[in-house]
Amino acid sequence: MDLKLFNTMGRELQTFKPVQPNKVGIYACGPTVYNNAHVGNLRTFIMVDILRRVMELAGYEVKLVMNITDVGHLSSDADDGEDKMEASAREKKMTVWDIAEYYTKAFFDDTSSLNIIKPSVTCKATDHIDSMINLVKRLEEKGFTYEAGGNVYFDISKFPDYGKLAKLNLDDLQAGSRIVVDKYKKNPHDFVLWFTQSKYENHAMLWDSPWGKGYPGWHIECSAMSMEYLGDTFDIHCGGIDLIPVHHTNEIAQSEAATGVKWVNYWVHGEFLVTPKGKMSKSTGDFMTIKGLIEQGFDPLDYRYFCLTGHYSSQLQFSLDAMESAQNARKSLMQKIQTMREKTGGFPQGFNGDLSAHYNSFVENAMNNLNMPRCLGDMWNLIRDDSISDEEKLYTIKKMDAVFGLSLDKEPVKLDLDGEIQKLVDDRTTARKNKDWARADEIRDKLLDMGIVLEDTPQGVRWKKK
RNA sequence: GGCGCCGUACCCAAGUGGUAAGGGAGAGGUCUGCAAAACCUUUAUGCACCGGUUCGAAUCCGGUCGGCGCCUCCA
Repeated sequence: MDLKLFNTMGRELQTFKPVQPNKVGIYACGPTVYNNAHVGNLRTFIMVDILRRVMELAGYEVKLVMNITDVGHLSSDADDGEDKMEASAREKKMTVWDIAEYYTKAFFDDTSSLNIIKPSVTCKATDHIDSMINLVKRLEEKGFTYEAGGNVYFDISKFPDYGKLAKLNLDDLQAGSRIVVDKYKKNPHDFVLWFTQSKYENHAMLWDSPWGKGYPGWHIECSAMSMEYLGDTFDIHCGGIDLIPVHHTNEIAQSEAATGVKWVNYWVHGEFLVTPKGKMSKSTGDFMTIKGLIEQGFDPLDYRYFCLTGHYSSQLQFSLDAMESAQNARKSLMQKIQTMREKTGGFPQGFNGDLSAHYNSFVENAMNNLNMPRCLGDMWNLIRDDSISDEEKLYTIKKMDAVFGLSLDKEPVKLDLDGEIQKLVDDRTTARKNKDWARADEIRDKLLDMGIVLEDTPQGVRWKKK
């Protein structure tokens, strides 16, 4: 079956054709590690994770490369503002290097709590400065650059297709409508490849280069590292939708100018997580983190489930109500699975015969531009279908979960009831046998206060944490 | 000013020409000593509004209203 993806380049649904048979190379723009990621950032990484899992479902061997932006990026324009990482470091009295490491770890803690599979290659920008310098040199040799005011700029007038991805119409853009244009630029859309001039003093991250001591421009790391690990032309580049007009546009220009060949075949962009006030962002203070969700009583996987209920290419409305709805749905899902595995003795190792139409529909929907909301619907329809045995359901669910990544086969946490609680449960069972309902209900209420919920099933009493 | 997206039930959300997936919440019921859980049933003659194209439109076209994003680093 063909896998179809919406390619931002061309803005249409296209059948995926790999550069190399049965293999797929994916580059994902990773985090800038100067702060905790918020759940909006994380939505994009869940999307990338779904993409790689669907690729695996389709039988491809996946090589996923993700960068860690640990070189400080400016908080505003080139001639203004300070390094985000330095600002953060000063606040926390740590060196920039410490803080990068700290937030890199925090990022991977978040992603692993969301069941996001680690990329095949994770590359730090600061480990690849030489590659970036070499790339800038190549651009310089080919005449795509100029030096001004101490910095090396990319000259977009030398690259005819500039802005194609974003469908930019350079004449109509109000350059500088919100910021002051760098006076050294020949064209407002030219961008810096290498900085030696920085407005702020004592920049902590500096490297020697042919143009002087300095640091790389914002976009060069992704071009340098993606080509280093995936080759001059690779299959898929993904990231958030906000990266289209500037970051990815500039990456394409510098990459293709350097190699002279097409750089990326498919561009996949994830839409924003939004709140009633607009997009979730750190700068407005209107954001939520994984830690925050946990404090609100959610499991990170509730958030993953929530993300799967919306299509990656559409904005998704974040709210605590929506989170609660996802939490309830996931709880109920786990409960149904638990009931089935208790009845059948667990997930079967294999299954003889063809799987139901629900599974076929699931695969079709996954292959159709990663339509997870539909896939989730397929799973619910499967669970509800009386004509299918519990064994087949469990087997199918496990296969589906390879894409969902919801740990649906996870054993529920067995509570170690301490002696006192166990005694209460036993007392209640005795009371019920003697039809002493008042006593039984009294014990049930007491346990509820202790956070233990009881369920009476034909197989006996079952308990779980509230 | 330019580019782009969106408006589907109480809430979240699929569906982009063939007669409205799924989940949550609510309601009714079965079961149960009662609860809980589970299971069943139920909730949009209509998809912002007004026109048009079509045998047929939530889906295509034009317009109106409303919301949002980008043009600055941003997932």
